[in-house]
This record gives sequence, structure tokens and C-alpha cells, in this order.
Amino acid sequence: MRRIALTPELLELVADRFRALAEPVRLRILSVLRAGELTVTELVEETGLGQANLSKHLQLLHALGFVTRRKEGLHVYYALTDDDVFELCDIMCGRLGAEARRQGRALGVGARARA
Amino acid sequence: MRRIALTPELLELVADRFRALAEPVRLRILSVLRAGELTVTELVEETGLGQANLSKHLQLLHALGFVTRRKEGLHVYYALTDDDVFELCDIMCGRLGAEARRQGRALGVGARARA
DNA sequence: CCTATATATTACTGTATAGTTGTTTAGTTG
DNA sequence: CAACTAAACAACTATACAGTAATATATAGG
Repeated sequence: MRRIALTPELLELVADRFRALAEPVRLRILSVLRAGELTVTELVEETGLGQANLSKHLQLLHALGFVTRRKEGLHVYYALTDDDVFELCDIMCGRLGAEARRQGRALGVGARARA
Repeated sequence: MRRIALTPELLELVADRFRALAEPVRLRILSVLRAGELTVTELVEETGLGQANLSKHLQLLHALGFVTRRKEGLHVYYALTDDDVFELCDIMCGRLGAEARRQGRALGVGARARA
């Protein structure tokens, strides 16, 4: 297991990247991009976000390395840099499950899920 | 690979948890707790945060399942729920490295690190 | 050059939240 | 019970940032 020193600077960098994922609409953008690269206009259609708003989110995701850009004529194509994000989300989802289980156990309720 | 449906509700839950990690001082708290459970007072000493401020951060971390609480007399002991956080941080740190490499390559600079 | 389209940028507003101060609640000890 | 300590809570301020509207910067085609 890697042991990287947790300097304040590093904590800041890591926190910045978590913050990028702390916004549902950005997670949505990334999830939409999972299908493949898309232009801003296509992303506007897919996400229902305003163009300016989406553009700002894309700048942020790009600045932090979550997406890549490719310009072609009038269009700019955005794509996922890699699939790390979904690995991160999977861990978080696993935590959600564990949380639910803990809560259930604390309340003395079985693992039965609501239909 | 798990394929969990990304409903808006789930995105919100996941984003909330990323947001909890989007604050350097909370990462610091979690990192300090890696050594073992600590009381609030001990955490105040370790982190240098104000008591009220720290308490609020702990409430948040507890509400989202990152830490557990155990009351004993006048003291409340907080501890990590699990080590997921550090797995998440490791992935983020890996991304930082990849980012640096991408930047370096883009600038035509070698992998030589600054002393 | 003029017009149209795609994306980015700027300026603004509202909301969320980190930090602080002061107070409150709970538990302990005399 | 009174005095003390640990932790939580409430109220406030300051800052960051998501969303929006208006504008600017490409790039393409006539």
C-alpha cells in the first residue's frame, strides 16, 4: 500500500478534486460522457443544463483532469480522461450500502429492502 | 463490474459524500484518526481546529458514515468507520500523478522531479 | 465582409457553508 | 446541590460557488 505524505498542499489538491465530484450535475456530465465523447451542444441536450453553466462545469472538470478536449471546426468534443471517477463512485456506493446496513442493524431491522 | 443505476437521488447521495471529503481540514481529521480513536479534545490538539468548528465537522463526518462515535463518561471517542477514505485518496493521488505526467508531456518536459 | 453557429467569458444574484463567539447540555466530583 | 469539564448547538460573518443573462470570441459559409 502506498504511503504518500499528507502535506497541507497535497490535502488541498486532493480536496479540490473531491470537490469537483461533489456536485450532482458534474457527476451527471461525467456519467453521460461514459458513452463516448460529446460536443458541448450535445451535452446541453443530454443534461438539460444551460450552455454557460455547462461550459463552466466543463472548464472545471478539464482543469482538474477529469475530461479531455478536442476542437474540431466549430465544435469542441469533451471526453472522459479515464474511468477512475466510476471506481470512486463505486466505492461511495458501496459505502452507501454499508451505511444502510449499519442503520438497519442499529434499528434492529432486517436487510429486507422496500419494494 | 457493478452497474448501479444513476438516479438523480443516488447522484445526490454520492455527491454529498464527495463533498464531505472536499474540505482539507476534514481530510486532515480523518487522517489523524487513522492512528486510532480519539476524543474531541485530543482532536482539537492534533488538528489545531477550534472546538466548535471541529465538532461541526465531526457531526458531518458521522452523519455521512465516515466516523463512528462512542461515548464514555465526559468524553466522546471518534474513530474511522473503515479505510475506504484512504483508498479514495490513493486513487486521487494517482490521478494527480497522471495529471502531472500529462502536463509534462504536453510541455515536452521529461519526468524529472524538482528537488 | 456579413451572418450564423458553437463555445467561452463576464457580471451578477442567491445560497451554502467554514469559522467564530457565546451559550447550552450532559456528565463528573466535591 | 454547586462547581467544573467535555461536547454540542445557535447565531452570526465572510467567502465560495452554482445558476443565469448578456456579451465576447472563434469558425464556417455565403
